[in-house]
Amino acid sequence: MDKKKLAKLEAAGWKTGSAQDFLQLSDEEAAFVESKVALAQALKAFRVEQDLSQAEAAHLLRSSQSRVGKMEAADQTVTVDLILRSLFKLGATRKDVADALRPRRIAKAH
Amino acid sequence: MDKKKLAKLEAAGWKTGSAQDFLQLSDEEAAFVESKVALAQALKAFRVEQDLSQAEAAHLLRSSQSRVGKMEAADQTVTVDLILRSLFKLGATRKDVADALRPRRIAKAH
DNA sequence: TGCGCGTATGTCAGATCTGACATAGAATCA
DNA sequence: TGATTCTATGTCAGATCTGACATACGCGCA
Repeated sequence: MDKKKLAKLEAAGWKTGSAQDFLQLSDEEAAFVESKVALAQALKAFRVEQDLSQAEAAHLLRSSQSRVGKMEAADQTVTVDLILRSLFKLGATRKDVADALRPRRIAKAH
Repeated sequence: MDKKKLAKLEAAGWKTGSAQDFLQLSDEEAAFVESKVALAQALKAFRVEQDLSQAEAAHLLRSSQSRVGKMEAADQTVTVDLILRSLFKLGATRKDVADALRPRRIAKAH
């Protein structure tokens, strides 16, 4: 499995635990990727909340549909800077961002 | 005044309100810069807490003293990605990062 | 004063990211 | 089925960032 696919898997709903379970990822890299994915998901949530397509959001962000898609997928070729700026442009507040980053409790195994 | 100096001013203790008071900065740019400055300050706090010089921290981060200095100054040539990764490498958790980002209440004018 | 230590800042070659484009996949509708 | 809409993904030229280096600044100490 390719390390580069991690973000995609995570975003696709592979929330069974954390990134490290699949790959040998250092603690700090895992924390970074998880943070990025959390922000990417928040971005998608903000966009969907406002009933925008990726193309429409791209117009607002002065970017392109493909880049918005990559942001939401937490693609390797996208920086946290871009995701953060986009969140704020879509109306997110610092509190929203902080909340998105705060680690969520994992559901206890039954 | 140069827009590029903003982060530096902020980091240097110009906390009298927000960035927008000085410059015409869009809401979203202001939020972004303030977030970056907050992370930069957190990074410095983590380093100082561990009694490290910028050069020592740079060694741990596999970077250079000058870049660490720029990170802490929230310099324009430094990305949030780099600051975030550095925070995690110095032992910060996602919660630490979320807390650093959460906007602090401004002290009420007497 | 000069020395040592830590920090700040300008510069640059090589690395990485960005918007844009092209194209493919998936879902809905008639 | 084809048409439409939305999303996913590969590529690339130009823009931006990175580590490293050089150098300057500030401060305490002998």
